[in-house]
Amino acid sequence: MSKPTVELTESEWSVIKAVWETEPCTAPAIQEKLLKPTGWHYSTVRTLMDRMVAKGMLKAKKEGKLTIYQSAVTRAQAQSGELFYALKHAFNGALTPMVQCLLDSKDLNTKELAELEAMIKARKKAAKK
Amino acid sequence: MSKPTVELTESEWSVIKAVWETEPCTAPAIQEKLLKPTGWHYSTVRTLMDRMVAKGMLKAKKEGKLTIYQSAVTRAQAQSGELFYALKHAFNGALTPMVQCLLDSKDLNTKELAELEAMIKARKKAAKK
DNA sequence: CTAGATTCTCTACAAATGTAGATAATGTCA
DNA sequence: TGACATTATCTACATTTGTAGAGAATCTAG
Repeated sequence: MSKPTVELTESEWSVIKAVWETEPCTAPAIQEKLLKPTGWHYSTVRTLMDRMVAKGMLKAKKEGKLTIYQSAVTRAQAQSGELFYALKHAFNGALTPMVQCLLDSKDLNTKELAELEAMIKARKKAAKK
Repeated sequence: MSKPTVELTESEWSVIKAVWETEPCTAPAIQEKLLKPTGWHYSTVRTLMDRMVAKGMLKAKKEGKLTIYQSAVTRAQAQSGELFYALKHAFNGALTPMVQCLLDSKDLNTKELAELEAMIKARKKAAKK
């Protein structure tokens, strides 16, 4: 029954990443954290966060006058949402072309290639059961 | 000096895929093609296409009273745009975790795994030069 | 208790996106 | 040449996204 695929905008990614690193947390804390990279004002961050609560990406609870936020989706969920979006739209769901595209365009060193290979091997083993 | 990474919305993906399959083509042709899957009316498709021309995703030229469209980005370009968007936002640019996520969440058969392995091997060979 | 600091609430507003109707221009066949 | 059929043009409007200001509420330290 896992939730119906998450889709985040660029700004939402910034916010949720900060939340993951800090939660439970308040909006001022997140805005301070994001100030450097984004320059966003408090109300900007706050609006973003409240909209994300409405969309079920974050959870908020009131504690006295403070609002405490937490993520409602895990990093893994968000990651696969993004990945499957790409897979579905750009590659019509076909995995191997997607990986091929990765291999073609990125500049990989030997170590990374070895890692990838190891991952596949491990995966094969797991599949074999 | 390849173009500054393409980003397509979901609707734009539908349109450009239809264009790739038909180009050069007219807007009515594309709307007909998309009618079944999307239900979009002519003006919807047309608006989308003209906005895509403005954004440099399509090219249009007038031929008599007809407007002939063609893609201005290749499938490969669009694919890597999408992929790198995901890679950058969801995985902070780290390739192996991204592939790991793929392997974890998709249900892969032995054949696909073998293909992936072969791709990596080939890539290693290429790198070695 | 009161002034400053902190946090919240509400409202706003422009740009982008999704969707389409109304109407005009043109082409074409009888 | 006139009536359809095709296409194009323009305008419109709701929703979502990006960004933020103004002012209210509350806390805190003297």
